[in-house]
Amino acid sequence: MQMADIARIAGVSKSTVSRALADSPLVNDKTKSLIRDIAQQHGYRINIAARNFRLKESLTVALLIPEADGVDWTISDAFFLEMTAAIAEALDQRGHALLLTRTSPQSGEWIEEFVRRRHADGIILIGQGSQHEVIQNIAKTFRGISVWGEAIAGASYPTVGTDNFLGGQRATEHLLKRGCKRIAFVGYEPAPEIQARFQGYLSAIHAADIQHDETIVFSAVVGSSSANLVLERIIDQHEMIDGFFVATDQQAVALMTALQKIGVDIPSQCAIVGYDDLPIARWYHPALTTIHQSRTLGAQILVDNLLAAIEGRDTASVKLDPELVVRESA
Amino acid sequence: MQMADIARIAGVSKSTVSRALADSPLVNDKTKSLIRDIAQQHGYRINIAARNFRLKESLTVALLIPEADGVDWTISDAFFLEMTAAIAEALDQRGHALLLTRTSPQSGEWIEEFVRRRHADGIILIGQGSQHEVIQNIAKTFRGISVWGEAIAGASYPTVGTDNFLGGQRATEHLLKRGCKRIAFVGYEPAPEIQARFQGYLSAIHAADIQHDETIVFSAVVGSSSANLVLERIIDQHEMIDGFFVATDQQAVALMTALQKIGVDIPSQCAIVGYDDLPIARWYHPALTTIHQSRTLGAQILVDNLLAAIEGRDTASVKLDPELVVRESA
DNA sequence: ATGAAAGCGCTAACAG
DNA sequence: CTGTTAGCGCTTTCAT
Repeated sequence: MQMADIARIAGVSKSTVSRALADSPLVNDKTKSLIRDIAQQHGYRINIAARNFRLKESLTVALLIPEADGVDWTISDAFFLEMTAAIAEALDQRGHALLLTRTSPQSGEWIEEFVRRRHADGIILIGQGSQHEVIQNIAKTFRGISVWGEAIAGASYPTVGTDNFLGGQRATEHLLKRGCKRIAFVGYEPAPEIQARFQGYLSAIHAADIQHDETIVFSAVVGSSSANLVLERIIDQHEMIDGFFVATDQQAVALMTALQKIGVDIPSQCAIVGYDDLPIARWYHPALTTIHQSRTLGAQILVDNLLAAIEGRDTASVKLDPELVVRESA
Repeated sequence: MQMADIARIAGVSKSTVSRALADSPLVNDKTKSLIRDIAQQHGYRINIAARNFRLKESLTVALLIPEADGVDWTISDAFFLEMTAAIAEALDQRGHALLLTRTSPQSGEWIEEFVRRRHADGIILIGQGSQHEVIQNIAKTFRGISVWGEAIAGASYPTVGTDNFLGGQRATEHLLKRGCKRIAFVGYEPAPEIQARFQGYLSAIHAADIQHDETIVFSAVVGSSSANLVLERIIDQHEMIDGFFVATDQQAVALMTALQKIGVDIPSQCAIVGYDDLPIARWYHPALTTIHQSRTLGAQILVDNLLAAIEGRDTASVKLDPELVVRESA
């Protein structure tokens, strides 16, 4: 069953059917509803592949998943997964579909694959990782890019994310206000968004006239083998620490568990603040005080930016307000 | 830049280029490498949309996400998310992409959308939910369906999943072995996979000569508003319960937190066994004893089954072994 | 307001 | 082994 069939049945031409189904004003209302009824009755569905081919568009957006290389984000990262869900929903509301694809970020060719092959109209990245240069380069010739992450000055692609500096600052200030004197930072600072959170931490520490102590800054990668080593180092030194700002909830929870296992009480002996506000933060015992990142709103903007970029409209990088959610852990 | 251009540059015909790029044995090796070099140099990428259109295939598989209706699974379900990641990976290894799409399961038209529109070559469902009949019906005319869930007798579509009955049995037996006398069940039994776990629970209870007590069977839906009510009911009655078999880790963790908040010690006062073995199960304090479902293996089989079905090869429903992972909670 | 015809970029008979 | 040719199912000028 295809357009020609419907056309024959309706006694009109393919063109008219095409127009009627696309709700073109060129078609008489009566003809239009006649055609639609027939299409309906016969269960006709337009062939999307043919349409996409003809129109050179796919109504599909690719979410690129950096391959796990021990340093960048991976798909098993809880925040990534949550964000993916929100994006799928936002795209769906706008009639687009989400293509999940793994790529090797190091190659630099990853995006071109999609652009040139026209497999997707645009691309969404979660966290630019260490790939800012590459993305920047590609953004010069391809506009269909939208990134969740840290707004980097001079970037030629739009980003959406919480204000990571401010978030780090607020988290640390909260710890300070609670009376913590020796606050450790845990997080993988090479990633731009984490680096910004770290800078926020530093700024709060300094504002409180506390000397920055490098020995209680722990660089940790979620899920990597080095993470356990870092955890051990932290356990060794935990007695000289009374507060932790951990750059992601996932790491915060892992840390809390490790501390609880050696009998440290949270928050009385050690206060903890995370970042992301994953569902687990609310469920964990004690519930985790953290910085909320609105995934729903973020996804909406991410998608709106992308669709605007594809259509050549203006886009704007936005920094969402990082909201401190006070629970039990600090 | 398209095939015709490469053909002109190489001084051959489009067909030869097409064949060379597809590695057809019909083409002379020298011509083949000449063409490939030229394509490479000019950064030529084949137009996937045109290819898919012509071939009537998309190398894309849709993962249908039942819309949240308060009863079925939703995309925010942690196991769903984990499974999605595993499937994306398995598909990628086989050169296919994953399309994430939301649908209203109640409509019954959801699958047809994809089949007829040829947006995807096949469909993967996670949990048949209450839609067995619908799926069954569609499977009669469309073979590209693969389901993660409970194997239903007489189903004409392949399913993959752990042996839920056995899993429920093992979980309950473990509780029994620990000395629990009053074991409650928590889970949404209308879903076939949960129902099977429930049956396994019943079977273990009966084998231990314990009378089944309906008042300690709690029907709960993750994330729904009724979940909190159920939790309250459980809290009210917790003193008469010394063990819980909770049908999903996510619910188990929520339950543990609720119990911990009112000062119940796990596992001394109350033992808990979950199902799924989500990452959180290992991290939580106390670490959750649970039934492991191999997502990686499951995803592989799910995808292999689907690809086999699409190509008309044989498929087989498989029940994976539900492995009891003993941790601290029981 | 409708139709005829061209063509998107590719693959696959069919013919050499 | 390689080229010629004919579409895949749709949208869109350009006519009428």
